[in-house]
Amino acid sequence: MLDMTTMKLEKITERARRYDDACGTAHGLELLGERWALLIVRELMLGPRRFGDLRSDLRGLSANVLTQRLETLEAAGVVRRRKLPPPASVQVYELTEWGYEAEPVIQTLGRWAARSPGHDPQLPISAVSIMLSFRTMFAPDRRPGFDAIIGYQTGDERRFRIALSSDTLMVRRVETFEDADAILIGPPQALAAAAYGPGLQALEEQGMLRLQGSRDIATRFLALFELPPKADIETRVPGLT
Amino acid sequence: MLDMTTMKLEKITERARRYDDACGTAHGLELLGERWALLIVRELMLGPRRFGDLRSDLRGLSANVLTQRLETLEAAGVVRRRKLPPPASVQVYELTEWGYEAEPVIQTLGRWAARSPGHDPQLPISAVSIMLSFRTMFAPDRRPGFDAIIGYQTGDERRFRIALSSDTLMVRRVETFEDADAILIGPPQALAAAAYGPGLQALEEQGMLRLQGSRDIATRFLALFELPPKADIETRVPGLT
DNA sequence: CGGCATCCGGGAAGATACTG
DNA sequence: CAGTATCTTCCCGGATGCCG
Repeated sequence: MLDMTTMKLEKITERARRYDDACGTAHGLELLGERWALLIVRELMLGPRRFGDLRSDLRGLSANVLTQRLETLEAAGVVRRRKLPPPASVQVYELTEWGYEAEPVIQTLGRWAARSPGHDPQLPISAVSIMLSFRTMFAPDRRPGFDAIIGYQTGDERRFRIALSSDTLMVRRVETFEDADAILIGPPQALAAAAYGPGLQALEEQGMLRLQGSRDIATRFLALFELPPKADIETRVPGLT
Repeated sequence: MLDMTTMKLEKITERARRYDDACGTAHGLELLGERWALLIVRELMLGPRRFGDLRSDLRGLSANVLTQRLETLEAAGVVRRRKLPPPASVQVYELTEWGYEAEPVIQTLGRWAARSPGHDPQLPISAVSIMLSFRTMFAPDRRPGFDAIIGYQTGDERRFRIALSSDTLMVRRVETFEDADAILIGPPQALAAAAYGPGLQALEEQGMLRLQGSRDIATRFLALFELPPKADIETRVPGLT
């Protein structure tokens, strides 16, 4: 207790194990390669979150590990902690500008791994994950050809607004839906199943997902997304030494 | 020895710690997120390598960890082990087709991390790393506007051929240089310094790098690459909740 | 309750030595 | 050269408790 300063210094000096490699990838692994680190960044990708939010979003992540990751990420300049002004006066964690630029890392890894034979899309998923997966999977050929605002509301009252135009998809958190053409309400896993699995109607019938507004817009929106085909592991690559 | 089967089964059953998360990114971390795994994939990215090659390319990686990573990567379908036909009869490790598709993961992470204030490009680097960094950094605006074949030879007789045209850059390992306009010879770190640091002339004067063939081509080639600017960590992102 | 420290058990990483 | 065996160290994850 008396020796607060020394303790802090030890913490900061205590650097992650290095790879001793000039390659940018190796340095990236020093920054984001520790267990949970990249997933914490993922959860911050759509705006600031509180300590407890992160804990509940990332099941299996214990408090002490979260504390340590946030310290490391902050020291690296990826995350910043901020105190919201009164009366909220809560502390939140947010990405720095450079931290937000890590989204392509998350997307590229996710797109590649979705082709893994071992990938199970049935597992639980966070709201941010699906929103990011929409961003990730939007790029492909099948462009909407229509404009729309879709709302998504989780069980615990978090709301996301997806603005769709003929060639862009923008996602952000909102407090209220103002202009949504269609609103989907339900746990993230249900939305995932509606987009990538059994489809909207099946999920509604199971009582997992609720729709407000245009069914046509919602259906056409959900049809935009598709998981990439599984990789064929047997094929050998020709022509490489 | 008698119980080979049981041992194999244990090995395969022994699964990496999971995240229990349907997000593709989380699954990607289960596949490539363990320490050293992605760097092993990187070293295989330009063709098969032997166990000992990998050990010497990745300083600090011990044999038992390498063994275990290769097993895990093989079980995941990222890596395949192959016995070269006699008289070579050596065992090599190579990526599966899907494994080769992980290159964007390496590139994206590397490009992002190169902007880190903590990134030190002076550290040792492997030959494959630089070749991949050329591929990674080629995309930007400054297109060559000329065609050329550049050769690179490491200290230990490994040779890479870089084919440059007005809008593509192709790298592959070769046994001999047949048609190179310019050949650079020296340790990987020297080539890195020539491209991203002090430049060709300085490295030649230090006796670290040797040039054969067209100096003009070599100079123009090396001028194509540049590290991205460091990130500004202080700036706050506006407009996010 | 949010944030953080401490203690502990299990397991992964690292170094070294050893074997075919 | 290609791994295996063993030992030590340290990280991860869970539980608990302190303090604002």
